[in-house]
Amino acid sequence: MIKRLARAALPADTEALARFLIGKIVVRDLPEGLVSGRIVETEAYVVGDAAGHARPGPTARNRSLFLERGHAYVYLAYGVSWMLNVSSETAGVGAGVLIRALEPLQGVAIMQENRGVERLRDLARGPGRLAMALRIDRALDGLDLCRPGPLWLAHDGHKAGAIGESVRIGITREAERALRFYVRGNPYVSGGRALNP
DNA sequence: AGTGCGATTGACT
DNA sequence: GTCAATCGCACTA
Repeated sequence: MIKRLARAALPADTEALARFLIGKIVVRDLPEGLVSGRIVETEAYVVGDAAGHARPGPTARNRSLFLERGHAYVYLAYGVSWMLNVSSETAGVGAGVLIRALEPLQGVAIMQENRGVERLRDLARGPGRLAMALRIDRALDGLDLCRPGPLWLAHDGHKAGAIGESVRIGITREAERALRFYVRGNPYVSGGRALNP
Protein backbone atom coordinates (compact mmCIF):
# COMPACT_ATOMS: atom_id res chain seq x y z
CA MET A 1 0.00 0.00 0.00
CA ILE A 2 1.52 3.25 -1.17
CA LYS A 3 0.55 6.59 0.36
CA ARG A 4 1.41 10.12 -0.59
CA LEU A 5 3.87 11.75 1.80
CA ALA A 6 2.24 14.59 3.72
CA ARG A 7 4.27 17.74 4.10
CA ALA A 8 3.81 17.56 7.87
CA ALA A 9 5.62 14.20 7.79
CA LEU A 10 8.74 15.77 6.27
CA PRO A 11 11.41 16.79 8.79
CA ALA A 12 11.80 20.58 8.72
CA ASP A 13 15.57 20.32 8.49
CA THR A 14 17.64 19.63 5.39
CA GLU A 15 19.99 16.97 6.72
CA ALA A 16 17.16 15.22 8.56
CA LEU A 17 15.10 15.26 5.37
CA ALA A 18 17.95 13.77 3.37
CA ARG A 19 18.07 10.83 5.80
CA PHE A 20 14.29 10.60 5.99
CA LEU A 21 13.90 10.33 2.22
CA ILE A 22 16.04 7.19 2.03
CA GLY A 23 13.59 4.32 1.53
CA LYS A 24 10.75 6.61 0.40
CA ILE A 25 9.30 6.49 -3.10
CA VAL A 26 9.27 8.89 -6.05
CA VAL A 27 6.23 8.43 -8.29
CA ARG A 28 5.97 9.83 -11.82
CA ASP A 29 2.67 9.92 -13.68
CA LEU A 30 3.29 9.57 -17.43
CA PRO A 31 0.83 9.10 -20.28
CA GLU A 32 2.06 5.51 -20.65
CA GLY A 33 1.53 4.78 -16.97
CA LEU A 34 3.01 5.18 -13.50
CA VAL A 35 6.75 4.99 -13.00
CA SER A 36 8.18 4.74 -9.50
CA GLY A 37 11.38 3.98 -7.65
CA ARG A 38 12.66 3.73 -4.10
CA ILE A 39 15.16 6.40 -3.04
CA VAL A 40 18.47 4.75 -2.12
CA GLU A 41 20.82 7.76 -2.23
CA THR A 42 20.49 11.46 -1.33
CA GLU A 43 22.65 14.49 -0.65
CA ALA A 44 21.84 17.43 1.64
CA TYR A 45 22.57 20.99 0.52
CA VAL A 46 22.00 22.74 3.82
CA VAL A 47 21.27 26.34 4.79
CA GLY A 48 24.29 28.54 4.16
CA ASP A 49 26.03 25.75 2.24
CA ALA A 50 28.84 27.11 0.06
CA ALA A 51 28.18 24.23 -2.35
CA GLY A 52 24.42 24.85 -2.50
CA HIS A 53 22.72 26.54 -5.42
CA ALA A 54 20.84 28.79 -2.99
CA ARG A 55 24.12 30.46 -2.06
CA PRO A 56 23.70 33.62 -4.20
CA GLY A 57 20.14 34.16 -2.94
CA PRO A 58 16.96 33.64 -4.98
CA THR A 59 17.40 33.83 -8.77
CA ALA A 60 15.32 32.70 -11.72
CA ARG A 61 17.15 29.38 -11.73
CA ASN A 62 17.12 28.47 -8.04
CA ARG A 63 13.92 30.07 -6.78
CA SER A 64 12.29 26.68 -6.17
CA LEU A 65 14.86 25.98 -3.47
CA PHE A 66 13.26 28.79 -1.51
CA LEU A 67 9.78 27.25 -1.56
CA GLU A 68 8.37 25.53 1.50
CA ARG A 69 9.78 22.03 1.99
CA GLY A 70 8.47 19.35 -0.35
CA HIS A 71 8.70 21.22 -3.67
CA ALA A 72 10.74 20.13 -6.67
CA TYR A 73 13.85 22.04 -7.68
CA VAL A 74 14.91 20.80 -11.12
CA TYR A 75 17.93 22.14 -12.99
CA LEU A 76 20.22 21.17 -15.84
CA ALA A 77 23.75 20.12 -14.86
CA TYR A 78 26.63 20.41 -17.33
CA GLY A 79 24.11 21.29 -20.01
CA VAL A 80 23.38 17.58 -20.23
CA SER A 81 21.69 16.06 -17.18
CA TRP A 82 18.59 17.08 -15.25
CA MET A 83 18.78 16.95 -11.45
CA LEU A 84 15.84 16.41 -9.11
CA ASN A 85 15.95 18.08 -5.70
CA VAL A 86 13.39 18.44 -2.91
CA SER A 87 13.24 21.83 -1.20
CA SER A 88 13.78 21.31 2.48
CA GLU A 89 13.17 24.32 4.69
CA THR A 90 10.49 26.93 5.39
CA ALA A 91 9.44 29.33 2.63
CA GLY A 92 12.10 31.95 1.96
CA VAL A 93 14.98 29.77 3.17
CA GLY A 94 17.04 28.21 0.38
CA ALA A 95 18.12 24.59 0.83
CA GLY A 96 17.39 21.23 -0.69
CA VAL A 97 18.02 17.52 -0.97
CA LEU A 98 19.38 16.05 -4.20
CA ILE A 99 17.89 12.68 -5.11
CA ARG A 100 20.86 10.73 -6.48
CA ALA A 101 19.55 7.23 -7.15
CA LEU A 102 16.40 5.11 -7.26
CA GLU A 103 15.76 1.41 -7.11
CA PRO A 104 13.17 0.84 -9.86
CA LEU A 105 9.78 -0.38 -8.60
CA GLN A 106 7.01 0.32 -11.07
CA GLY A 107 7.02 1.03 -14.82
CA VAL A 108 10.35 -0.60 -15.59
CA ALA A 109 9.50 -0.92 -19.30
CA ILE A 110 8.78 2.81 -19.47
CA MET A 111 12.07 3.59 -17.76
CA GLN A 112 13.92 1.35 -20.18
CA GLU A 113 12.29 3.22 -23.03
CA ASN A 114 13.14 6.63 -21.54
CA ARG A 115 16.74 5.62 -20.86
CA GLY A 116 17.45 3.60 -23.95
CA VAL A 117 19.02 0.83 -21.88
CA GLU A 118 17.75 -2.50 -20.60
CA ARG A 119 19.81 -3.22 -17.51
CA LEU A 120 17.80 -2.60 -14.35
CA ARG A 121 20.87 -1.36 -12.55
CA ASP A 122 21.52 1.34 -15.15
CA LEU A 123 18.02 2.82 -15.17
CA ALA A 124 18.17 5.23 -12.24
CA ARG A 125 21.62 4.84 -10.65
CA GLY A 126 22.81 8.45 -10.66
CA PRO A 127 20.93 11.76 -10.54
CA GLY A 128 20.96 12.41 -14.28
CA ARG A 129 19.91 8.88 -15.08
CA LEU A 130 16.98 8.86 -12.69
CA ALA A 131 15.72 12.14 -14.11
CA MET A 132 15.89 10.69 -17.59
CA ALA A 133 14.19 7.46 -16.48
CA LEU A 134 11.33 9.45 -14.95
CA ARG A 135 11.32 11.99 -17.80
CA ILE A 136 11.95 14.88 -15.43
CA ASP A 137 12.95 18.26 -16.82
CA ARG A 138 12.39 21.97 -16.28
CA ALA A 139 8.64 21.58 -16.79
CA LEU A 140 8.44 20.02 -13.31
CA ASP A 141 10.49 22.70 -11.56
CA GLY A 142 8.59 24.25 -8.65
CA LEU A 143 6.05 21.44 -8.45
CA ASP A 144 4.55 20.60 -5.05
CA LEU A 145 5.58 16.99 -4.42
CA CYS A 146 3.05 16.61 -1.61
CA ARG A 147 0.01 17.16 -3.83
CA PRO A 148 -1.52 15.12 -6.65
CA GLY A 149 0.23 15.87 -9.93
CA PRO A 150 2.74 14.52 -12.46
CA LEU A 151 5.35 13.83 -9.78
CA TRP A 152 5.03 13.16 -6.06
CA LEU A 153 6.61 11.53 -3.02
CA ALA A 154 5.16 8.45 -1.36
CA HIS A 155 5.91 5.84 1.26
CA ASP A 156 4.93 2.23 1.84
CA GLY A 157 5.94 0.66 5.15
CA HIS A 158 9.39 -0.29 3.86
CA LYS A 159 12.24 -0.11 6.36
CA ALA A 160 15.50 0.97 4.78
CA GLY A 161 18.61 -1.04 5.62
CA ALA A 162 21.72 0.41 7.22
CA ILE A 163 22.37 3.98 6.09
CA GLY A 164 25.90 4.87 5.00
CA GLU A 165 27.31 8.39 5.03
CA SER A 166 30.02 10.00 2.95
CA VAL A 167 31.17 13.27 1.48
CA ARG A 168 29.15 14.54 -1.45
CA ILE A 169 30.05 13.65 -4.99
CA GLY A 170 31.26 15.99 -7.71
CA ILE A 171 31.57 19.20 -5.70
CA THR A 172 34.60 21.29 -4.76
CA ARG A 173 33.29 23.72 -2.14
CA GLU A 174 32.44 22.30 1.30
CA ALA A 175 33.80 19.04 -0.01
CA GLU A 176 34.70 17.68 3.40
CA ARG A 177 31.22 17.55 4.91
CA ALA A 178 29.54 14.13 5.17
CA LEU A 179 26.14 15.04 3.75
CA ARG A 180 25.60 12.14 1.36
CA PHE A 181 23.40 9.28 2.53
CA TYR A 182 22.80 5.91 0.93
CA VAL A 183 21.58 2.39 1.62
CA ARG A 184 24.62 0.27 2.43
CA GLY A 185 25.20 -2.51 -0.04
CA ASN A 186 22.32 -1.54 -2.29
CA PRO A 187 23.24 -2.18 -5.94
CA TYR A 188 21.28 0.83 -7.18
CA VAL A 189 23.46 3.34 -5.32
CA SER A 190 25.69 5.39 -7.66
CA GLY A 191 29.45 5.12 -7.66
CA GLY A 192 31.62 2.06 -7.30
CA ARG A 193 32.63 0.16 -4.20
CA ALA A 194 34.91 3.03 -3.17
CA LEU A 195 31.93 5.35 -2.76
CA ASN A 196 29.81 2.78 -0.93
CA PRO A 197 31.85 1.47 1.97
C1' DA B 1 28.96 41.44 -23.68
C1' DG B 2 32.31 37.92 -22.75
C1' DT B 3 34.09 34.26 -19.96
C1' DG B 4 34.52 30.25 -17.00
C1' DC B 5 32.65 26.47 -14.90
C1' DG B 6 29.84 23.09 -12.92
C1' DA B 7 25.45 18.69 -7.51
C1' DT B 8 27.09 14.20 -14.93
C1' DT B 9 27.25 10.80 -18.24
C1' DG B 10 28.83 7.79 -21.82
C1' DA B 11 32.25 6.68 -25.11
C1' DC B 12 36.82 5.51 -25.68
C1' DT B 13 42.21 4.27 -24.64
C1' DG C 1 41.55 5.67 -16.29
C1' DT C 2 40.70 9.93 -19.40
C1' DC C 3 37.81 13.21 -21.79
C1' DA C 4 34.38 15.73 -24.62
C1' DA C 5 29.52 17.14 -24.87
C1' DT C 6 26.59 21.15 -23.97
C1' DC C 7 24.15 25.20 -21.85
C1' DG C 8 22.53 28.28 -18.31
C1' DC C 9 24.09 31.13 -14.95
C1' DA C 10 27.19 33.94 -12.01
C1' DC C 11 30.73 36.99 -12.28
C1' DT C 12 33.79 40.46 -14.26
C1' DA C 13 34.14 44.82 -17.06
